[in-house]
Amino acid sequence: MSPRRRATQVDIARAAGVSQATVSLVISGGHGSEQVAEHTRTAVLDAATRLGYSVNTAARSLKGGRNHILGLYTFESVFPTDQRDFYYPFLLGVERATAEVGYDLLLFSSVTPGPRRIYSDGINRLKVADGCVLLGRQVDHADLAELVRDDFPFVFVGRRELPGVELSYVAPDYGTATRDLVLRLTGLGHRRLAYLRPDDDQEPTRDREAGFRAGVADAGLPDQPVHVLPVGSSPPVDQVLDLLSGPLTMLLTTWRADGVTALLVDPGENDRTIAALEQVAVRAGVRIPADLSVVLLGEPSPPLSARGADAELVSTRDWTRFTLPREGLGRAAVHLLLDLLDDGPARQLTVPCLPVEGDTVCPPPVGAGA
Amino acid sequence: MSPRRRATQVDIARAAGVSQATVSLVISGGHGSEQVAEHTRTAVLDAATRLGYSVNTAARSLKGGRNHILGLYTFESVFPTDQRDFYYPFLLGVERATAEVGYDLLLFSSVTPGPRRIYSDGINRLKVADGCVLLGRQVDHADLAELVRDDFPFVFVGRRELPGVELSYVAPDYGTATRDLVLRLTGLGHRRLAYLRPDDDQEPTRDREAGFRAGVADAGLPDQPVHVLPVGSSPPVDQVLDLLSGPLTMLLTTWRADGVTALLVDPGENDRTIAALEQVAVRAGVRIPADLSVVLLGEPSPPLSARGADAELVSTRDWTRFTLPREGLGRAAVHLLLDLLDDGPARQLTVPCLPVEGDTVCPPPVGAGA
DNA sequence: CTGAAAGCGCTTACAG
DNA sequence: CTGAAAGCGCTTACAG
Repeated sequence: MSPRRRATQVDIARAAGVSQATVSLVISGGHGSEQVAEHTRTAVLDAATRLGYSVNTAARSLKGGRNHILGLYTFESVFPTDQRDFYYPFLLGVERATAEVGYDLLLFSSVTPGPRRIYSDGINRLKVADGCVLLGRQVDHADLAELVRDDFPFVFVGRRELPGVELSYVAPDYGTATRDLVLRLTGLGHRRLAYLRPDDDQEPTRDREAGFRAGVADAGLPDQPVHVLPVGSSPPVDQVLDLLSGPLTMLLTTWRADGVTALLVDPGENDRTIAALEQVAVRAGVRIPADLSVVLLGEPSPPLSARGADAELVSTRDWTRFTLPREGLGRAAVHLLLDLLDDGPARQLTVPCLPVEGDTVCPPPVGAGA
Repeated sequence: MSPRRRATQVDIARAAGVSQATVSLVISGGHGSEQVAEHTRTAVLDAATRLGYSVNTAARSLKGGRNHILGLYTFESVFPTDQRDFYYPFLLGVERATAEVGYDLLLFSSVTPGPRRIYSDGINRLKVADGCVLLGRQVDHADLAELVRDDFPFVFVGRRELPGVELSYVAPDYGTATRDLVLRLTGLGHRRLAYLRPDDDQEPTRDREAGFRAGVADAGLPDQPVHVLPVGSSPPVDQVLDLLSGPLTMLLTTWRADGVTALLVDPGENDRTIAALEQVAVRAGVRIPADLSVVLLGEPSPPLSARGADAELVSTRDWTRFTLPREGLGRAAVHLLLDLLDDGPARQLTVPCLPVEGDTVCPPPVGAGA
């Protein structure tokens, strides 16, 4: 119980009869270590063991050295649990990859009131870590700009753009995944496709639409109609059906008149469009997929939060779709971050999405199409 | 893209026309801050904002200040996933509590070959954190002793003892939970109980047995038989049934002859005893609970890892039992750790276990008992 | 109320 | 191959 000070390199130096600088060379390993005589090395290491030495990482990182800590910052609170469930695969990927490369992981989860900001109180907590993986939708752009200005290494999960700066990120390859689904449909014989997307201007929305156009072109078809749902990405849950059923019913009529046999739906974020579409189709007597093949460009709303008034707007169909490789994205982010730490250039990686077979696609009805 | 150095307190001092020490007083808040003239304060804060200042936490913690980081160290690897599933509730509790108290959480998950040790290379990584929550069974006692010697604040999840030292831990209250189950059984009319425990000398095993004896005494019954299963806590899975069925069959016969109507089983760690007992009982024509009420003092083996040869040794019955408040233990550990950081004394907390109703208990058969 | 100064424990050129 | 020295950015007595 002696309140003995922790041993420092000075203590070791004294015990081993060398200078503190030499101790540092031995302890920190790396290049310097090789230039120390073997017997000196041994003496230092012995003394270190004897004294129960352990580096002070604060001092080390103060000198600009590495901490061997990666950070994970989430712009949205990771709690409560249903959010947590969404983020969990990302975390898992980040955790595993971090452990595999021999780093520890610092979860920046300390709660601050209001929207989460990196630089609260002008304090950038992230810098305890050597670099950081960033996650979340409601990104504070001022924070991001500040991080760039500070030259702090970070990698975003999901495509993010900042004018005039090249950010590093890993993002799902929505474009290719969407194009592949188009080709699957045309391969089944569909010749009239329609495309439905939310009314926002986010990167994922644009990427998917570009994939749709690419697929249509690859299939040798003329341009196909794209419809923007005249509703924001995330209307209040209890109003979604009211807001959507009118437009969707109208669209369904239009498509039928146009001979459309297949539909691709970009679900947007946290969206209930696909559930609403399912209900509207039932009412309109449109069978999926017999009359209309439907493909979902992402995940349906999670059934987890299905309760109360919301429960009716959860789809239980097994949509033909693709899913995000969330764990893979987390892993890829870590590896990209490591490159950055080794002074690699800023890079943008895409990771393939995973196709899900589902049962909402079949050949077009006989006699349909051009 | 100017490689501008991050602003330091010196820069602020220059900009605000004060000394760096004054900047420190203002920035670090606390007592000092109040003794600085209001206009000086303002000037410093303005300059700090203008320069985009953020404290260097490494420097701060080098001076012995707090990092506002708590660590979580697991002696066993948290991966692969089935282990992860076991530990997940602990992690969740630790994470939530840590976030709630305004700290960040450092997961010490960096992989080292061999059994996990804190002091690999004589380096104690834990000290980046202000304090640490420790988790896991295969504890390295040398590590623990070293931590104590270093006066590093830590809290164990689960009862741990180190000769001559008072460790801090939070542990499930096995004793009370077991006693309560005894009283439940005697309340139903049982008068002859038997107790079955694994052949180890661990704290949880002793705590439960003590709870059994206490319950028996509280119920006003004479001492009841305790049987030690002549098999280690975790025999190889493919041999468990062979090893257990003989002894269990014999015990079953003994109990029947003795008029035992209720059995309490300490499942030990990662144990398959309860599943083996279920099978043996079926073969011996003993119905649970009609002939014999059975209470499980903990969790049955997780059905998650049920595959191959192992599958037959997973019980699917809804045993009357108690479960560990894993999230609660994690939370309690964090709060205890915080007390320690505020120079609180080492403490040992127990957290109640949660009773699970189950359906393996009923009144004794008519005509049975003394 | 503010400043000068020491020092936390390390790493890293730079001499020798 | 080893040592002396500077300095990373802070906090904290201690003077004034």
